[in-house]
This record gives sequence, C-alpha cells and structure tokens, in this order.
Amino acid sequence: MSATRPEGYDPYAFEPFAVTVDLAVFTVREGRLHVLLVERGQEPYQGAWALPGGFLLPRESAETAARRELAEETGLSERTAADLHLEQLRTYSEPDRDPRMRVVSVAYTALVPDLPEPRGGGDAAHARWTPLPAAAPPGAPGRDRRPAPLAFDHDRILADAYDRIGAKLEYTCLATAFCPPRFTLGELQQVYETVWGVELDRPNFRRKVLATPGFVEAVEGEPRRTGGRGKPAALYRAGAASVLHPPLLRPEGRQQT
Amino acid sequence: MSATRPEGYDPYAFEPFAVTVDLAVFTVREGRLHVLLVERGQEPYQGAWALPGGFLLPRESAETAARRELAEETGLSERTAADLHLEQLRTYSEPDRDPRMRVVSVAYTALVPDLPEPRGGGDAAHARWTPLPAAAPPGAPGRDRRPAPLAFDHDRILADAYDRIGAKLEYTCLATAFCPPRFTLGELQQVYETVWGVELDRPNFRRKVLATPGFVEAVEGEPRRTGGRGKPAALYRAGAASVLHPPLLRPEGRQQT
DNA sequence: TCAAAAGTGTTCGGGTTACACCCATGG
DNA sequence: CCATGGGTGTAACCCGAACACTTTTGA
Repeated sequence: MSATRPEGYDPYAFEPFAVTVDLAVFTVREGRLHVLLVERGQEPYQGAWALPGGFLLPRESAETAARRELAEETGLSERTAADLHLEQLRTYSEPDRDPRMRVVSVAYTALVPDLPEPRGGGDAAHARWTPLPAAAPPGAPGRDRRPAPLAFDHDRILADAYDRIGAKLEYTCLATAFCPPRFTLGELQQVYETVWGVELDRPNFRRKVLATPGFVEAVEGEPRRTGGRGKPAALYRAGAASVLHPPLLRPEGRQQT
Repeated sequence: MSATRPEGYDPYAFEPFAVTVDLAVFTVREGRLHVLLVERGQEPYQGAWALPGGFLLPRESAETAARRELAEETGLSERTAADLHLEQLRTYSEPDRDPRMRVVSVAYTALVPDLPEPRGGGDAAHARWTPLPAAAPPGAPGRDRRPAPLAFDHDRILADAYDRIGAKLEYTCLATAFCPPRFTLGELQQVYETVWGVELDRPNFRRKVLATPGFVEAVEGEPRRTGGRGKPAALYRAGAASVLHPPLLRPEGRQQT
C-alpha cells in the first residue's frame, strides 16, 4: 500500500471491493482430466457451470477460504482438505468480470486423487466432476473448447490453471498429488500422459522417475495391477522432493489427438 | 464467486476489503540487483521503506493500477510504463497484514533497464533504488537480509519476487528486460550473474543464447565495450521469443559469495 | 607489452531417446 | 498360449560443462 493516499484507510471512502476465491480442482479419472464444476442456482449465469468458490470471511486469508470452500464443495473433511495440494494461480480483477459489483477473485489450483463423486451435503449438491476435452498442447491454436462456456471469466481461469499444471508437471513432483497414497509407476505415467495428452516411453519414464531422489519411494507390500491385465506392479508413495532436477520435459511434436 | 451466497452482492453486507497493488521493481546497475523502494511518510511504519504501490481505482484492473503506480513512482511516462514487463506475482491476503484494516494486495514484479534515479515529481520524491544484499541462492538457509525490515509484509513479497525472477531467468527470455534496447552479450551475461549470484562460462553462455531462436537478434552498427577495456562487442536487441527452449539452468553449487 | 574482454574450437560425460527384449498374469 | 502391462538392457545422440586458445582494444 502506498504512503501517498492517507485517506485510503477510511473503510468506506472507496467503493467497496468484494474479494472471493475461485478454485480449479483437477483430478484424473478414467484416463481423462476432470475439473470440479458447480451449477449456478441464480442469476447471473443461472444454470451455467462455474468453478467453485466463495467470499472471504472477515478474518480469513485467501488460502484459508480456498481450503474451506474446497472442503465444502467436495464433501471432504477439513482435515483432509488441509493436506491437499493448493496453489495460488493468480488474481482476476477486471472491473466488469462480475456484472453486479466489483469482485476481485483470487484463483487457486488444486490437484486431488480420484475422489468419490461430491457428496450431496450442502453446497456440493450441484457439484460435478466434468471431463475436460481431450488434451491438446497448452497454447496450441486449435485449443479445444467445452461446449457451454462457464460463468463469468471462469473459462479464462480454467485455461490458465490448465496451462499451469501442465507446466508444473515438468519441473515439480506434483504429479503424485493426482495419485492415491499408494500408486504404481504406470498410474503415475498415466497422469503425465493424461494431462499432457502425449504418450511417453515407459522404460524411460520409469528410469527418470526412479533416478530423481525423493520423487517416489518404494513401498513394501502386495503388488497391484494397474489395468485389468498384466504383471502386478510395485507400489510407491510420494517422496519428500518437490522439484524435479533435471526437469521431465514434455515432448513437443507428436501428441496424441 | 459462489452460487451459494446470494446475500453476497449487497456491497455493504460485508466488512469492506481494500484492494491494493504492490510493486517489486528490479533493475541491474553497477553489477548489483536493485529494487525500487519508497520511504513511508506516515504511520504505521513511518520512516520505514516499503514497496511502491497503491489502491485500485474504482474501475481499474490490478494490472492497470500497477502500471499507473509504476509510472508515478519512477517518473516514467505512461507510454513507457505501458511497454515495461509487468508480471503478477501473487496476492497477499493475511487478515492482519495491515494493522488498520483489511487490505488485500496484488503484488507485481517488474524488470526495467537501468533507469535514471526516480524523478522528484510527486510520489517519486521518496523513491530510491536500493541494492539488494549480494545474491545468495534462493531458498538457501543463510539467506541474507537487508538491515532494516520493510513495512508491512513487504520483506516477504520482496523475497518471493526475488525467487521468482531468479527462476524465470531459467526458462524465459526475460533477462533482456533488464538491458537497454541495444546490448552486448557480456551485458546480458552480467544480468544472469548478478541475479543468480554465480559466474557463468562465457563461451557456453554465448553459444546457448545464440542457439536459441528469437532470444536475441544481431544488430548492425558500432560495436561497444561492456567494461572499460577489451575488445568491443557486437550489439544485439531482444528477440521475439518469450520462452527459452531448452531452459538455461542455473548452476547449483559454487555460487560466489 | 600487458591486462581485459570478445569470440572460437574441442573434448568429455551425463542424460535423453529409441527400441529390443524378457517377465508375470488373466483370459 | 496370447494379449496386456511391468520391468531390464543398450546403443545412438544431443547438449551442457570445462577449458585451451585467438582476437581486439586501452593503458
């Protein structure tokens, strides 16, 4: 804040701003990337789908508000929501992004494992996991579009969030956030392939992941099958590392349609 | 915003939030990284240094406000400020970050070439370029600290901004934003070395930059000397590319003290 | 003639890529 | 016994790190 606007501290001297959080919650299920959407029950955009979110309470930080909303919309306990990976995306402040009043929204991105369908409790009644169109490389010209646009500027927020997570998979260990507590390397590879919309070479992927200290840790116990068939795969859990050195760059050309 | 809080649209139903922008404006001069700071003229934190910034006007987006404040504080014309590289850093919303009222601040990072000292005009009277302590690797335990803490949570914002620009130099072409319109490869290398606090191998740096299409473009004209001595160097200007493929990773160990 | 900075060349090793091949399981 | 997915091995290749060396200028 500036030292040059002393009158700024009368809370009612300016047109008030409302501050909200919006959440782009992603998961991978059935080989598709899904995002959590809620159906709006009122104008404007009544009946349209929107990202979940809500207002900051008077003594709440944006991150706290985001976790609270996430717990409400997904039906998770606040305990569980507190552990989920949440990351601030950016803030959207165009004056007319909400037709009724000035609303500044802090957007967050969350990556969650394949959760059960949002419970009916409260807000979650109108929440659905919605598959994203088959992945195209972020920023590609023919970027696919969902049939019905989302409310407000949420299409923009969703696109930004999608680009961000694709980039983050390259140089962080975030992909494990999409996986259950115990996962196979095949499942981890499917995360990358689903988000990026590419096919990766399994032997190379395997070596790359195992060669990065702290990315995954082997876990004793029963091997498991990723698909219906094939050899059971060893189980791993997420390691302590958060960055990927060197990065796992996504291939450029040749992504699947 | 949520579909579940219909009362949310009465502008006065909630304690109002003030929304501000804060700017971390960096430049490289005399081989040191500098940040633009302003001296606070009033309580709280009277006499302390702070990041420049100010309130959003009623119909202004955060980015517009940031450019306006940047022009005011640096004495640049709004035309020039419109062309500068500005990037949203993140939003700070802790309830008590301002002791007087609820202030949510959208922080921006700007990279500018070595500008003249801020003009005395208006707000810029109390603005100064302040050298950052000799660079240490971001996240290192013994991270250096400036003698006097900044006002509010601006130390935190500055640290976040510093980390961000260091990381951005790795995989974007942003370093040219620190350079004048015509620059030598030696000057560009000094930007990297100053921000990262490391020494780079000149031959390898040169090849890497020239091998990246669109990073820099050769410019006809008089060669120039970077330091006082030595062979005059060819001039370049920033190219059209914005991302660096493959990235220019900073070396890990061996940074200079 | 020396110091300083620009610029060129070359070697070496690690990491990625591409692909061949074997193993374990269910149908 | 075959399809499917897990897992190992290997050779080619690319790129970055390291360093030797030449060129051009000012002092």
